[in-house]
Amino acid sequence: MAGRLLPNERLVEADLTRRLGVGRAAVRTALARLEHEGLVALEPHRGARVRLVALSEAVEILEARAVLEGLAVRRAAANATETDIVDLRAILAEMRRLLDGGDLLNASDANAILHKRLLQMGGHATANRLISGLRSQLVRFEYRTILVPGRSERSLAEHTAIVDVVAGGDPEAAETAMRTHLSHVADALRAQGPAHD
Amino acid sequence: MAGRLLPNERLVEADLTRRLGVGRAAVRTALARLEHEGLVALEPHRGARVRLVALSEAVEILEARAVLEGLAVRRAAANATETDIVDLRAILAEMRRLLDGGDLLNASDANAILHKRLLQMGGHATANRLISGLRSQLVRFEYRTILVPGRSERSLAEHTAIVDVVAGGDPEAAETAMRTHLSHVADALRAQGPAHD
DNA sequence: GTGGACAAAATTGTTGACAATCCTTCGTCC
DNA sequence: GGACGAAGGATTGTCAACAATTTTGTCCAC
Repeated sequence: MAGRLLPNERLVEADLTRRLGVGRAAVRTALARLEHEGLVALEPHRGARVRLVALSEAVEILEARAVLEGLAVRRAAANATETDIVDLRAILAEMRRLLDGGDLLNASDANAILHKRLLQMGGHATANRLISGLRSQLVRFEYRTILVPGRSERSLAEHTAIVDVVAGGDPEAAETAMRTHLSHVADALRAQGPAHD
Repeated sequence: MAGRLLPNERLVEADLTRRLGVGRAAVRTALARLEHEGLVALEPHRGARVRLVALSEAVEILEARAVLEGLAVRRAAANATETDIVDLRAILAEMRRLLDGGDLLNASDANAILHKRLLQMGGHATANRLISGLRSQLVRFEYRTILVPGRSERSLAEHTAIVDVVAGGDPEAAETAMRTHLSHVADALRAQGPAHD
């Protein structure tokens, strides 16, 4: 996740044991878990390798996230209470402030917080579980789109639109807003990615 | 999956080792995997228990499946070749035949085959992976809806509608058809479930 | 110089034993 | 009679050693 390991780098259990100071069994279960999360490729009798998620795969994952978050935000729109709306607007204001200050990194984090809050409001346990599983595969691309010129402003506009329809209690419109938002993120990734990847 | 284990039954590693004739490490990794698939609850230092997916959870899972299969079938509609369409129609004809013969169980299996074929056509690796993960949690409910009066006929009609729009190459309509179909399955589950659960 | 057979090294898969933790039972005290 | 606490048993978590497998390196024939 920190990007300290190279793509396709071999992960030898004995090495990890030494580097991390834990037993081989622990390393083994961790690798199995990472395999499930799609961050490690695990071949029988041939060991573990760092798995690089390709850009095309990242786009696929974003598509899946789009429909799942659409489902979650649909319920969020139906469940939204007054205090929820206040929270969401506060996050938007914070994003506005960070953007004006040119702090793109923290703005991106606020972004993530907004999404998390919406998922929490939706209370769709299954969707939330699947989404958090997908997110781990996208870490490598997390801060990739913020450098696309004008993307931050459009992103804020899209998030504002989402919050507006959620506040309005319109599930249908909420799902649509979320899906268009994430499809734009995918577009930004596609547009900026190939040069770097 | 065979329903041989009771809900909340404890799964002691030593017992499983004896019953299955494999080492404890194997049992352990299997339990970790089943935990990820949502079939087993795994608490630290307290062991594993059979996890019963409640009806309400099954409905949630169906909702998630609905949006994901919607995504997949959207691409299936875009990719569909002539031979694909022929295959799909053949499966529909088989379902018609089985239904006329009163063979509800095999009709339900044909149902699953149709869905699988559509997913394969879509070629959305991420969506397919997530869906197959969800399916394992629904095995307990798989043959639950076929006994609802009139459900089989309506199900066939819905599947026919899906194949029609996929054949027509209309992604938007394909997604809609799939989502309405699976929401009807959820309705049937809700309607028939509470008495049995 | 290339390809195949064989041996050696490295690495994973598995087994068994030990330590840590939790639950149950029993005894004691209030 | 009930609450508290300690000992015992059962179970999970971890570690080290052994077996199985793959990969690498070497030798030899062509």
